[in-house]
Amino acid sequence: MTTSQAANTVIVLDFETTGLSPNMGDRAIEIGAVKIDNGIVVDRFQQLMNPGFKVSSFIAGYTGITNQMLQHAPACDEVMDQFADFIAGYNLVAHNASFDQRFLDAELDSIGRSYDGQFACSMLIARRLYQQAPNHKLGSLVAYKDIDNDGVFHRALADSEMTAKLWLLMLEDLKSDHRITMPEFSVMQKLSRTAKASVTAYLKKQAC
DNA sequence: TGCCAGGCCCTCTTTAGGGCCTT
Repeated sequence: MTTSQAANTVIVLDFETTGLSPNMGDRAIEIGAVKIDNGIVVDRFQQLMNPGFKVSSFIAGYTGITNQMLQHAPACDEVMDQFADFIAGYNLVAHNASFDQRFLDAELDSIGRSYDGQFACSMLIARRLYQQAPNHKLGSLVAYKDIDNDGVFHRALADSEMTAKLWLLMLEDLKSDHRITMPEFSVMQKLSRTAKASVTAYLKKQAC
C-alpha cells in the first residue's frame, strides 16, 4: 500500500456491542466494515466475536445476534487482531463515530494494538447537509435519501454498507454544489468536527 | 430486575441543561 492509495481510501465500519459503554464493561460482538477506494467498495470485513459473557435479551432482539450465534464465534481478541490489520493505514468513517471509536479504542487497547487513521462522522456531516431530514438516525437517512438497501438493520456489515452509501452520496451532493475540493476525507472530517455556526462560512469558502 | 455513557449541538447558554445518536 502506498501513501497515495491510503489517501484515496476510507474504511467505513460499524460495531454491534453488548451495550453502550466499554467503560461499563460492554464488549463488541460483531464488526463489519467496507473499504472504499475512489468511490468503489473494494473489500469487506465481517465477523461475529464472543465477548466472554451472555448478551442481554434486549441486545439479542435489537441486533438479531443471539448467544447461540456467539457460542462458537472466535474471541474478541482474535477478531480485533485481524481487524487491526484490515484498517492499518486507512482513515475511518462511522455513523456516530464517537461510539464506534470508543469500542475500537477499548478493544485494540486490550490486545496492545492501535491504528493510525483518523475518524470522520457521517452523522455529524448529515446533520449539516440534510437539515430537513426528519432525524439523523442511519435508517432514517437511508429512507430520506432513498438509498438502496436490503432491509437489514442493526447488523454490522449491513449498517457499514449503508453508511458507505450515505458517505458517497454526501460527497456527491457536496461536489454537485461545488462546495468541496480534494482531498475529500479532509473536507468531510472538517465538516464532522466544525461547529455548525462556522460551517456555512466554510462551505462558502470552499465554493469560491 | 433494572439500570448504566459520552460527544455534539442547540438554546429559554456560556458558572447549564437537555435532546440526539450509537448498542
